[in-house]
Amino acid sequence: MTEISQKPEAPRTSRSEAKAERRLQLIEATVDCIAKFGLSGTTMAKVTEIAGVSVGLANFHFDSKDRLFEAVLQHLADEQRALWQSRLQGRDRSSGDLLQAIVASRFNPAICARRKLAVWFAFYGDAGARDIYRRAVGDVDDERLEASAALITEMVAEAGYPDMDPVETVLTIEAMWDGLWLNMLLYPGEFRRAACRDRAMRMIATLFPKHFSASPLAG
Amino acid sequence: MTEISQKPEAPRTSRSEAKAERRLQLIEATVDCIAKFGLSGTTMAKVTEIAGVSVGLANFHFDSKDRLFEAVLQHLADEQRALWQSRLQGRDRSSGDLLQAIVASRFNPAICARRKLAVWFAFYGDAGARDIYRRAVGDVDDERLEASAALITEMVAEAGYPDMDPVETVLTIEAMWDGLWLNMLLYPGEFRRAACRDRAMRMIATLFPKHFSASPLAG
DNA sequence: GAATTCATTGAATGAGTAATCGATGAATTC
DNA sequence: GAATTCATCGATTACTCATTCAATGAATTC
Repeated sequence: MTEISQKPEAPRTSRSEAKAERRLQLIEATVDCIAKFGLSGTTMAKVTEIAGVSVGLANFHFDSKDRLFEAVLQHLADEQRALWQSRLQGRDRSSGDLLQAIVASRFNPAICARRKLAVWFAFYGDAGARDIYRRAVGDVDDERLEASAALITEMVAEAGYPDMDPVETVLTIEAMWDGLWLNMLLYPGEFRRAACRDRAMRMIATLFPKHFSASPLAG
Repeated sequence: MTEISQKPEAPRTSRSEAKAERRLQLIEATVDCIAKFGLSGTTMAKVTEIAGVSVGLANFHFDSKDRLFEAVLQHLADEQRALWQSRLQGRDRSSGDLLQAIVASRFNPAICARRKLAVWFAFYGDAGARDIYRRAVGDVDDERLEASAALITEMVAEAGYPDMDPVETVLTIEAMWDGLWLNMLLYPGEFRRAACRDRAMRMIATLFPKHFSASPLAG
């Protein structure tokens, strides 16, 4: 008993684990910094101050500011994908349920926390940073879009909505989601998460009356 | 003939006219700079280089970088308001026509030119610049929102869409418009202006079948 | 337990940055 | 046409930023 797992495993908090933690800590600090000061106001000095470490350490772990930003986006994108993929498990559920699950994960509290919305739109909005965004995230967007499109194609086939183009519909719905996110970022007081989620669902219910019974855009 | 309009009017390009032109020139240069380099990459040096004037001149006309930014937003907001207000003239037209006119002006080529979209989202996305945005634009957004809401209230009264809340509907539609704008900015190749405008109109036609005959979200 | 690798520090470096201001000449006024 | 106001320039100033690097001590290896 005492001999087992002595050498092969490293100590509980091995160097590599500690390293991963530090990276995460710096990533979180960067998220907070961007949310508070904007992309242009985010400096290595401020990020490291928030994280409570020295400036040198950030460069040690990420080589450069750009790479730190890349890691931030990667982290947020991974988190997002992980959530909606986990919520799409359970193949016994109906297509309507699954679409509802996608909406729910898009408006999940962890995903669209204000500080994270701020990061997304910071990168959307900055011409210089847009490249970083596309490089780091790029196809995660497409992935979710395709999943939704497949689902809607299924729904159209099931209930036969006349003349509805699934891809067109997905693009319109996704645009609405983005717009609601922007509202939450700009006017957090007036646009609350749950209300926006419901708004999104009501629109979908209007588009797919045979799958959802909710009244169309009622208050 | 020769004596008229000698003194009372200043020479054709008076100092004040020239001044206004210079200001406009600097504003346009700033728009281009933000579109090309992002807010964080926009420096007074780059702006004035684009405009072809000295650094000192920009500060002479605008006092500071923040005030220059404020003027840029003010300029874009004025332009936007001027357009949709002019398109809402002609009180003989139906409510449906008027709503369509609002959509058309939102997706007017001059209004949602890429370089201008870039500016809007640059300010949306930057926590520091968001204050400048709210101060400069703020109620232009509300104004348009109220106009749309009034229109939709009218349409609901006319045709009696059961359980439709006008304000809810307006918020959802406006969100969709913002989202389509974001798409045009991020993926200009795939999301063209006219296609997004049509997408927006088709969604509206689906919501108001009694006012518009277009088939719901067809391709 | 000595040698080596690794994580961390913070001062130093050098490349920008916004904003200032005295100088210059053109337009305007009287 | 002299005096004055105005628009313009660009060198200068004082500051901020990302990144580097030698030094330090802890963890790991042998």
